[in-house]
Amino acid sequence: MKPRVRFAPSPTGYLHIGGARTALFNWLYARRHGGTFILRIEDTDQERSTPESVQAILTGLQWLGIDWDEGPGKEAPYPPYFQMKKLPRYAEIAEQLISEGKAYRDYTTEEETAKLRADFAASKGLKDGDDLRKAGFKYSSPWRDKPEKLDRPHVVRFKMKPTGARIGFEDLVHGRTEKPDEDLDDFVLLRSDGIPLYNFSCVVDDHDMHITHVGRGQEHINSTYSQIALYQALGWTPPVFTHFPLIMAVNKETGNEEKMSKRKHPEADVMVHQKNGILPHALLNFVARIGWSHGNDELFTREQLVEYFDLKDVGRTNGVWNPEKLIAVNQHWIKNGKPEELAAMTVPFLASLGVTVTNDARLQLGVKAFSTRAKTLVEMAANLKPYYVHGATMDPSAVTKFLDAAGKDMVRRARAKLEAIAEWKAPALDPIIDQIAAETGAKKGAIAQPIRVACTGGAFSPGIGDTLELLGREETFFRIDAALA
RNA sequence: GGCCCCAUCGUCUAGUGGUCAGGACGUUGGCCUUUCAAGCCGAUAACGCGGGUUCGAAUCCCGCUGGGGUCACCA
Repeated sequence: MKPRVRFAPSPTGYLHIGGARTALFNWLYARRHGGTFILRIEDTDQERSTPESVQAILTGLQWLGIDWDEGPGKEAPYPPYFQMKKLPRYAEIAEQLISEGKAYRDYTTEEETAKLRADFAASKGLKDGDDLRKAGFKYSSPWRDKPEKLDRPHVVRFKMKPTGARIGFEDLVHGRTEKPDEDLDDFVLLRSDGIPLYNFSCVVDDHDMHITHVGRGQEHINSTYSQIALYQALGWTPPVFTHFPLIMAVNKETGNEEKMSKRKHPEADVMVHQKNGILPHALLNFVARIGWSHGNDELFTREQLVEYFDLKDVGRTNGVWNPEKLIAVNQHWIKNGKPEELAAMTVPFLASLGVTVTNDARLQLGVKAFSTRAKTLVEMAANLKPYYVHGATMDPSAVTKFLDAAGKDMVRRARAKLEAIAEWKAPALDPIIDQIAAETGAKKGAIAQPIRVACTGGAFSPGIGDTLELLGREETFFRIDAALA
């Protein structure tokens, strides 16, 4: 049977790095096995869900190249893919559970619940900031065994019936995972406004959508037990679960490692990496390696990722976000990328620097020349900009060091030779250094550096041939003459 | 605090009873060189602790310690 997997984000903000990796692992698994990747929007949190967030998530996935077979824009064959659009379905299942005595209506108001907590706190002599959970507070509804149907607001709770046995599941990476079913409580299925809660809608949807494998972060292990209880009550076969290790980040305030969060870690936002000039594939490659491995391999093309990925190779230990390594991976893919693709991605970065360019041969020469000199597209654009403006900005210390009398003499010699160059291409331009070296006996550095400074204003640039070709004949002479003047 | 998950270099990881414990990032020494990069060669650094099982444990079991997660009318 072909696997059917899903990514089910809640649209309460931008696409998170952890979410992106969850999506990636599921997507890879589907692609690897010829299965189906489903995108489902869990928008039942009315407080925090926004249409903008839905769009942000779609945009993020698209930027990463993670496409879905079913979901927003492709609402078949098990619609809808937005949970708020299938409220009647959840109500139907809830009703069924109530009629079977597996769930009950709880008319306790939020005020009453608050009072219960307050009374408990008082009886334990707790202070204001104390955590009731640590003191052992456990909610027990007075309505659990009262089947009356009142015309009053109520939540629907699942009726846990502990047997003293252990409840659990076979996790693909953790193996048998279980706990005593007495530890489970009567969790809420439907809020008083009829909107379902995660543990409920998730189970209903995974069942309705024929999901075969659920892969999600380890923070969901504890909710999985409750979901298993639901599957049992409903008589449904649960999917195969896989819980991925978490992506951690260092909390700069405390110095501790903790689950990467939107609030404390700006890099948790997938799109800030786009802004920072990270290639989408580099981010994918890097993120895939947190919690997953394929022997000693580090660098993967998209095709290799699909070819090699398997859930059984997912690890168990949490991984810490390592920005230096992301940069290294990014640098690798810039270095090994196709010039036309890199150029296309660089255009907007140049635009934001006020440089309007098209993806032409010249730009491609430029990104190629700087591909070993830029770690990000931001650096790439910054490196390229000076070649697209008229005249060079001179670095005083470089001028002092290389454009002295001897240096200028070298530049004059170069200028003379340049005059004779018919085809303004790097292979034709580069040899002038050797020629001048042969004529003067000077070291190449003493020749190339003055030329470099005259043409770029600074002491760093690609090889002289590439540099001059990039500049163009006219601009080269303009800058040389300006430097010699 | 209850429960759950986890434990190899600073970080990401390979390892599945017998390896000099390997790779990558980082740091670092050198080579190359037309600057800066890149590239190449080398160095650096780990099996948390204590018990078992075994001829033999990073690998299996138990305990401890440590880290993380989770305990909502959030997901």
